[in-house]
Amino acid sequence: MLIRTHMCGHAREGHVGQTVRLNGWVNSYRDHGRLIFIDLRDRSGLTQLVFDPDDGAPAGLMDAADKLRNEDVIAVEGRVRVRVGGENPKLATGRVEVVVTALEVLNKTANPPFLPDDGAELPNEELRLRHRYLDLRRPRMQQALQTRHRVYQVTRRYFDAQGFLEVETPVLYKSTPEGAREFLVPVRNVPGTFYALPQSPQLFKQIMMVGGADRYMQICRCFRDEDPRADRQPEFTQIDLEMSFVRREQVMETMEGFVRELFGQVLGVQVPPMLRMGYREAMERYGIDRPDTRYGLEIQDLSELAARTEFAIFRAALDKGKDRPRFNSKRGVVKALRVPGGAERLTRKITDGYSDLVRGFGAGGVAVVKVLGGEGGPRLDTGVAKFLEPVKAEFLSAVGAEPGDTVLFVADAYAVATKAIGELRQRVARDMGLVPEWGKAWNFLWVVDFPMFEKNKETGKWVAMHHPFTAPRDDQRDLFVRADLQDEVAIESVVSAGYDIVLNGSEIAGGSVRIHDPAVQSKVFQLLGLSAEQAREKFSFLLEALSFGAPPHGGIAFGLDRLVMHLCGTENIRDVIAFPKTQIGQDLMTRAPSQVPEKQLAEVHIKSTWSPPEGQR
RNA sequence: GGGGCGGUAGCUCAAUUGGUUAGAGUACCGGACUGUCGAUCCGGUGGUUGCGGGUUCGAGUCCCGUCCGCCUCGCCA
Repeated sequence: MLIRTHMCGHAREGHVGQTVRLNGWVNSYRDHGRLIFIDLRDRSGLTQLVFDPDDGAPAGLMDAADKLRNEDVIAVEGRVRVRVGGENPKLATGRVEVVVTALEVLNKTANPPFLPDDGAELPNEELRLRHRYLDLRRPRMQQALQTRHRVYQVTRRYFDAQGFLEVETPVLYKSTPEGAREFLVPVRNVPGTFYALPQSPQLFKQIMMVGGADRYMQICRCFRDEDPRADRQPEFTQIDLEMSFVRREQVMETMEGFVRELFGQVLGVQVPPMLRMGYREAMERYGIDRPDTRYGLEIQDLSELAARTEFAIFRAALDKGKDRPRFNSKRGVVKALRVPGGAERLTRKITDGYSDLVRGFGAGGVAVVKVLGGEGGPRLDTGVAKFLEPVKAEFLSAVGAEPGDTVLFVADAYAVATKAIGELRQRVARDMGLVPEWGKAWNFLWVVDFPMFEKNKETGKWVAMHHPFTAPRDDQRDLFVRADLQDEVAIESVVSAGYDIVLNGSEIAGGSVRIHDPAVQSKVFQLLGLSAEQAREKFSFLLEALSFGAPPHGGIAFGLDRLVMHLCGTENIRDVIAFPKTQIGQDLMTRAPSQVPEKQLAEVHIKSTWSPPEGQR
């Protein structure tokens, strides 16, 4: 075999006159009969090969070159020269070409179902996933793989320099059925028992702190058996971190440094000091705990004003949870969104769509009013205009509305109205073209001061907003320890020592200072409805560990896949995972998951209850 | 589990109100061609319209079911 001397993408004028050997795939061929051009591709790029009988190519070589097709794998030897036919500015190697004197066909290809060409329209994703090896040859996929590789390297280097220890934790783990649904692994040696795959190595990393590791780092696979989304897969990768002898500040500083290093190294982007925003402020201004601050369009609370209108829907909403304090999830509110220039762009059809959108989040609909210009100053038009007319001046100044604006309202209990209008805000931003394109804005944000607990809507039980090992914020500890577990309002108001990093409206990391005090941990379990026995049964190892001298500790986990998505400018997580899964968790290339023989099931003491539905094979 | 969009040649798509033999580009095969770079020109092969059922004189098109892909709600401590 003609072993290569260079990579295809590296040929430059400096190589002119040299004899080189290249290996790669035929990216395209242009056959002029007595003259043949081949673009040869490897991971590094393309080089043009020329087969010319007047320039060292005997008839046998021309015949062989004549048979080359896209995606054949070849090795060539030849001489580098300045291009005779003029430069191709589209290629990095476009000033030179290789005049081939020897060709070895290493592997003919079957006719590929599609060509790995970024310029062409991509085939449907099903086909790309089935023939992933072809899709991965596309330059864009190669770039994504390289970016991901860079992330691994920068991560290890940064945290190594910061004194973190890379530790592997078990993938065969214990089932702890709170939180996400788990993947189970039946066990051969202990009949009737199962491992679970970890949703995250949370408890191991805490125990590493008790074990004196001081600072822990792992790039680890996590598993959650939940339905995927564009930015979510059932198996995904976290950069998992934990630090001892710290409070919130030290963790945040270290992690901010990492983000700065990462974006600097990979994209050359300077990350300014990150803004911090409390959870409540985020919910008030943006209606979501991961605000996209690349555009304004802030939400306003018009409850007081709305209470003075005769609009029945507002009144009904404001009657909800009247006795509850402000910001309580069940207290009725009226939220408004001023859309500059919306009067013209947001047609009736579009605003009707907004009502459908918010109904999906449990709200009744969107009330609309347009602000129009006129001789006698601004006037209100359409929708709820007549109800607002009596408080018009106050309304206009409260929301800062100007002629040409549309104001959208959502009225409901605080939790419902806030979520609905937060989602609406993002939709409106897209519709109004307010979202900057990729690379134009990098809005990093710490979101802090989350509530410790929230009520599960279905079961009515308290659940930990982050996870049950998150500590209360330092100034909240005594309040929490003394709080009456029956006092809903008090429990809902306890603030945690958690923190998330949000980038352009997407959560890229989340963490917290942990509970290192067994008394606090027990109270959390109690509140979550875990009896002392249950807690001991599930987490005895943790409670025990905490009782043997646990240092104060805290950490965070970055969603590595999402980080790479941001760094690559894609909205599809499958673009940054070499072998991703579909919406029902299949790998279309290997056809996993698959059935297994009865014998194999018997070995692990499993019997399947599944059988094909009636009428199917 | 719910909602939406999609599935027609290897691939990307088209096909009028349900109406003749389901077309085009590309890939592939054959031929021509000495400077292309999405080469060009000529010719050709290629179809279970995802699958199953139904309505109809007639179904790619309408109806029912089902599978698969994508987006999304729920879910994701």
